[in-house]
Amino acid sequence: MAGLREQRKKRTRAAILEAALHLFSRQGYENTSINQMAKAAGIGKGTIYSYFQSKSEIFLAFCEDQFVFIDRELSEKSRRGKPLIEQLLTLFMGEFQFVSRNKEFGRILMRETVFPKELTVERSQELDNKYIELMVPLFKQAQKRGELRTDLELILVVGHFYGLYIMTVSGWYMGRLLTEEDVAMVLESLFLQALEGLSPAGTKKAMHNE
Amino acid sequence: MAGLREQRKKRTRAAILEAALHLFSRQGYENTSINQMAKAAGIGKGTIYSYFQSKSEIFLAFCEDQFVFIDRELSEKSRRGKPLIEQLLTLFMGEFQFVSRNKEFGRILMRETVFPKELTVERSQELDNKYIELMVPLFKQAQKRGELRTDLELILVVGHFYGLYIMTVSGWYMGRLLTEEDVAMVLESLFLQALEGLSPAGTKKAMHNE
DNA sequence: TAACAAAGTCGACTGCGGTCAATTTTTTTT
DNA sequence: AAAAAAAATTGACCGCAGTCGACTTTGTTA
Repeated sequence: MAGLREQRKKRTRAAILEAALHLFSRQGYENTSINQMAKAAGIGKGTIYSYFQSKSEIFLAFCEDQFVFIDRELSEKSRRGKPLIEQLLTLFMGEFQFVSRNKEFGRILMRETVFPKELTVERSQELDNKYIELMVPLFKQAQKRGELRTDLELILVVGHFYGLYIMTVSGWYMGRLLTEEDVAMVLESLFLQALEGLSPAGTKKAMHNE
Repeated sequence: MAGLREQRKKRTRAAILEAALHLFSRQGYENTSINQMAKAAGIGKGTIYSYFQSKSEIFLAFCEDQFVFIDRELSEKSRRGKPLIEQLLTLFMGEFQFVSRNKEFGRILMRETVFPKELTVERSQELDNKYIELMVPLFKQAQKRGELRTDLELILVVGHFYGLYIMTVSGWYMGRLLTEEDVAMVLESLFLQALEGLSPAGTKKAMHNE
């Protein structure tokens, strides 16, 4: 009895997400109106706005779930001592598959997480933090194996690879990369560039070290 | 007489852009309605849509102009034999200043150019191409000076640095980077990482070369 | 220059996301 | 159990972006 209210709220929230998931996957995000979702969830339009701040938030809500799930799963799978670059490719390509499964979904997700509005900044930061938590261990292991410099701020390393991932996804949205293979190839090339360095061999930390 | 129609169209188009520029800078993008712009330009609402496909297109139209202008100017200024990294920082920080001058403008621009909708893909590609044209010469010169590997596809190098730039701008929108100095510092760190490589010294092309 | 075609213009209209004052439902107090 | 307070729900309502068929202007043909 303590949480009668709470329980109802949870059920309503779940009902909204379920209705949304159903409608989104049947007719896409843009073609689904808040009213439709409300009707499908058996509630009034206004009620939705006491559970979510905006339409895109509804979408992001289960995007994030699925996203984090994928990441967890992939990172488990790729944890066993493979080279860093393979681990990263597995991780990011898994994510890309989720994005590319529905271009429209993915675009909103990427736009909202990479360039968030003030309203959704917090949400995006949360997602971002999960990312960092996820990747930092990978990098630490790679450092132990001698695959990664130890004099770097790991958060910048995360940013580096994530930036290259965003760039690649952008290339896909721009129509420069058409197939999943294209994306995988470019991503790998960029990652290799990052690891090997863009300046000619020997130019680099030699300056500092020798 | 041949181009009476054409002339009028040009004037109307210019009038729309002028009205838009005025209204946008006075009350922001979101708070300016198509109707307002139409009124200010002395034409009907529907007419606007025979000149531009959507509201955001109007915005992008003069964004691009200004953008390319800035880039041209900056690349001139930074062309004189400075190290590659300085040239790149000058270029991207100039661009960031344009973006950060109005956060809201910038967000739309970034969203639309990095993750374009089918409708605006062409426009984004054009902008992208101008970018490439702009940066490739910088890289070629850097290669001559021995600052950049010569075994790379330059378009991937452009992508690499642009990806890092996007990542940094994202950090600003996410509230992780607060001042222009923060942005400049992170951008420089990432660029250095890219040039020096993330793997430990010697690991890199040594494998191939030695 | 009269008749016709083509290009350009228009604003009433549609459906949307989001708001809010009024109302209903639940919890707390007496 | 009644009254009062708090929380949750609602749909009419707002201003908006974008559409469309009716209309006007320009160019062409005979």
